[in-house]
Amino acid sequence: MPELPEVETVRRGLAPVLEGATIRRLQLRRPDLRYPFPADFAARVAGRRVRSLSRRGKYLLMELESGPCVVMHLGMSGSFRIEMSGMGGEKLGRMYHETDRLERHDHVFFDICRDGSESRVIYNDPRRFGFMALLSSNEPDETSPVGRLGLDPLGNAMSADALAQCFDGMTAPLKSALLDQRRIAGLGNIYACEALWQAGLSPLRPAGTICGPADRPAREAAALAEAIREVLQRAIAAGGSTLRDHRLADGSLGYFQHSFAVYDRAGHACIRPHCNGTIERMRQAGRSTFWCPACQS
DNA sequence: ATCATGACCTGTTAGC
DNA sequence: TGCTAACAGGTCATGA
Repeated sequence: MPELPEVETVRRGLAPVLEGATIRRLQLRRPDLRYPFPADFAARVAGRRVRSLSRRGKYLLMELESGPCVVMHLGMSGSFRIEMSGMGGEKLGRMYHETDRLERHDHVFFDICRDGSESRVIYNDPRRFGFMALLSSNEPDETSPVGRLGLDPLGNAMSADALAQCFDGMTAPLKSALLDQRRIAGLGNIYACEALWQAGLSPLRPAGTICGPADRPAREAAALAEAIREVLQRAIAAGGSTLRDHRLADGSLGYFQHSFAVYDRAGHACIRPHCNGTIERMRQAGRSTFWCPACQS
């Protein structure tokens, strides 16, 4: 599911429920996801209040009052849903059983209480590529992946110069460069393809070639920086892209998939005005790249 | 160091 | 209908 816009959509859905809530109990239904859960995970989280839910790249950070920060990554197939305690079972006029609404691949339950009402935030992840970790608040931790994340593509720091600098000297193709979270934090396969199309740049171009030299100043870096920002903002506004299971907190679907220019559109006509090209699919670093060879160079 | 590849795990879909 | 292969939104360890 989740690249930056989907993770941001998840964050916006969970924040009103989690922020200010107390985590009464944390239940793990298996010992690991992609990695083992942290030692004493449940004990270190239970009883604490959530100060904030923020995002860095594709990571969610749940900061606890006088406690550690819970770092969460959704991998390929992770999702959260919120369930109010009580409802279902009471409606049916019988006792509510915990197992009633258990779904396949539910791995973590956060039982929370906020303003006197109880609810449960459930993490579900069929492929288990997601993970959760704890970050002690005192150490910034340059050794963790979160600490090594690159440019925030929506922040002010994301300028043509910054982009040119972080791609300078790279011989790897632009597409791979955009997927490197240590350079830019948040793009995945879909939005990397979309941003390159929007900027009119070939995914095959060695990344370092958009930075100069003198004859071609940072014009292309500026176009790419703008395209990245623009495509991510439009996707967030649409609630992300729903290919299989991404949902907003209220259960509705993201709809940015209807706005794809290239992703999963191989064989279709390029939609750029005055371009007669056809979208193609190729393999780069083991992943599908969709692009228009006619207008991306 | 930089880059490409395969591995991780489950589910869905296209093709025979 | 059933089987198989290929593919999927991400990241990491490996080896060239």
